[in-house]
Amino acid sequence: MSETHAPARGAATLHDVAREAGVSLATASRVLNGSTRKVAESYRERVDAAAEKLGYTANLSAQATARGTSAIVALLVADIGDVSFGRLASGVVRGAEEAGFIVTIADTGRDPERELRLVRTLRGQRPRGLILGVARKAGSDSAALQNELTALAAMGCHVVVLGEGEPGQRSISLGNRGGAEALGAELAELGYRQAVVIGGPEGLRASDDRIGGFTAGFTDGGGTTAAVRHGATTRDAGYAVARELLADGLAEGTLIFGVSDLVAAGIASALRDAGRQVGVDIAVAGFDDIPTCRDIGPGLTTVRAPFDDLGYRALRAAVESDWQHDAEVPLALEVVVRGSTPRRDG
Amino acid sequence: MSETHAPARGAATLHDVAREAGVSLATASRVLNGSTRKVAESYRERVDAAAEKLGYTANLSAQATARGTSAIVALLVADIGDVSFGRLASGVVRGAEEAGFIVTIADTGRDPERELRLVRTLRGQRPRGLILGVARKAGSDSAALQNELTALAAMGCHVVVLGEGEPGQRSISLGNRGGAEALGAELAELGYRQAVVIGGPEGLRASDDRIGGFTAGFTDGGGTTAAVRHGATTRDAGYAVARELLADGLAEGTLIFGVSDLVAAGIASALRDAGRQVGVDIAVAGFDDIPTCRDIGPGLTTVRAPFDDLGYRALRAAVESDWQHDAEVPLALEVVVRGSTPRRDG
DNA sequence: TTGTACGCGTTATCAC
DNA sequence: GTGATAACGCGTACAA
Repeated sequence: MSETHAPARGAATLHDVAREAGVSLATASRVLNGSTRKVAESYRERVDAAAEKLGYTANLSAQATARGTSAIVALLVADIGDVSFGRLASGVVRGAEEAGFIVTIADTGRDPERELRLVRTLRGQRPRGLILGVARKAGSDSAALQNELTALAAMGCHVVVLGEGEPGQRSISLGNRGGAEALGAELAELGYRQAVVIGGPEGLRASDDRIGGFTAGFTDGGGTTAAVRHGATTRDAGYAVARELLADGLAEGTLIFGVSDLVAAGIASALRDAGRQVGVDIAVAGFDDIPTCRDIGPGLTTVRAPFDDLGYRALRAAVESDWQHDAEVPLALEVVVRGSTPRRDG
Repeated sequence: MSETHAPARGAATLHDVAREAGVSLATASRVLNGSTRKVAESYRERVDAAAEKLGYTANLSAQATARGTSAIVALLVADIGDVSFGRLASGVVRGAEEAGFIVTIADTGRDPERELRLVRTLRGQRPRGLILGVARKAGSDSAALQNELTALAAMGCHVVVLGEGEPGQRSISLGNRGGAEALGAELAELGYRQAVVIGGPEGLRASDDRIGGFTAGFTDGGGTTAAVRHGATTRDAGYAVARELLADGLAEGTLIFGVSDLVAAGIASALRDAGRQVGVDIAVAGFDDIPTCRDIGPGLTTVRAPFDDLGYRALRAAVESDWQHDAEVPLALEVVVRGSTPRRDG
């Protein structure tokens, strides 16, 4: 038997494997990790056996320092507890596994200050890519953040921002505007003529795009958007604003569009609590197609937003060495009509 | 002025900073990264200035190799797209930021084979902790996985499993059983006497615990659990099984408990589609308290499960050097009664 | 094809 | 207090 050289503590190192197999460090490295160089079959077997026996797994940190580049993609999101971001992360992680990358995740809690701090921290990982899934407000990108991002880019990190990016930046967008436009058009076609929109805070890109798209589609179809209210993008905000709307008086047959399903869910509850019937009395539509859409009221009409696909693509964009925006085909958003917006006669 | 030694490409290194500040590597290291050693104020200032000027950020990989230990916690979940796991991740990430750790995430897709592969991969990171948020089936832990875990533990990685762990393992559980028991008791108190349970696949710990807890609490309160049906833990499964139940005939005043809110949401829709009225005709209760609970039917009675707290605690358990199970106080699960289970007279 | 030796960026142990 | 210098675990010219 071979001598006792079991790694007293800690994991087996490449050195251990080489010794156990009776080969040089270099040879062991070549067989265990991808190298173009060839190594004799007999050696290969011995090394593999030794690695297996010792339970060797390459130390990724050491590999990263040696190679000068890591197999890490950092994901920064506004709120990982949010369903949509969860699905986004799901797509990112799926892509990462395929591509052999590791995903690190951080959460800004929608706080720009924290975002900046986190991006700084992330730089330490020397990630190959950074996916910025943060709710962006128009023109709110601080210079400091931009500096960080260009610094990141300078060290070879592919920064991909979700939504519209600056020119020259890798970016990929969900298609909020187009999806909402299709929704507006469809609802106009269904016979709705009066709509009210409950959106997120003014300036929030995703919200603004959805509002703009919906209004365009609905107007083109012959409808009129009577009002746009701004609030938080939450269920409670939807509920609260809807109650205000009801207090102000809301004509029967009016359609309320909430910029997200969560908002729409709040709206539906507000209507119900006020004794109005969703769908027959007042119509409601949302955006996202969260899992419980079918179970809200008579079923919530919405737009299916493929956040997982978005995440998957973002990862590809973060990982590929060359990437061109133009090659991207738009994601497929699908209008899903349910009971909350039945066809209107008339 | 100092010479031109701008790092041609890539990030500034500690070496660069030291040279720019005109001090030694060691000194630069001491001021920039935590060291107990003191360094003169004048030097400290110069180093800080140089670091700032060069935009220095420590290379974490290099730090990890040098220190022999990383500041990484790996999170392995069954499905990050699931709301509950999203909230879990949220808590983990929050704790990690506090503790100065980085979180890497991977997704098993509920596939044991993939789980094993991923744990192997994760070993490469030499993480300080590993959080296993995977849906566990009783007795399904393969020997191979156990081996991996002990290997991990041997290299100093704190493995913390969510749910009931093996003795000697760090584990922390949500309290499914207790929560469900409280729910059962509360519903019995509200006057319900007949219940049917729609659970997940047989053997799934979380599901079994909830079923067992509910039955115990309900029975103790004077109720009877007429039947337990097993299926997937999904909305569609809830819907399908509920339809079967209806086809078989369901007495008015019966209560249906779905082991998760998603299942319960499906149940509620099945009832509605069959012309039954949730709450007045048949009662429904769930578990988790997902965001749209209030907007499903007349509001879904459920148990608020603090997944984010669970995640936060899991991170603490993964990070702390010594940790004892006994010190953990149970998480606070709260029964939330809503319209889907009004008080029954009689 | 195989092995030697140096470098990656950082920490830590020593002398000074 | 400060600065050389040897690790850390691994990749990879380069030489053999």
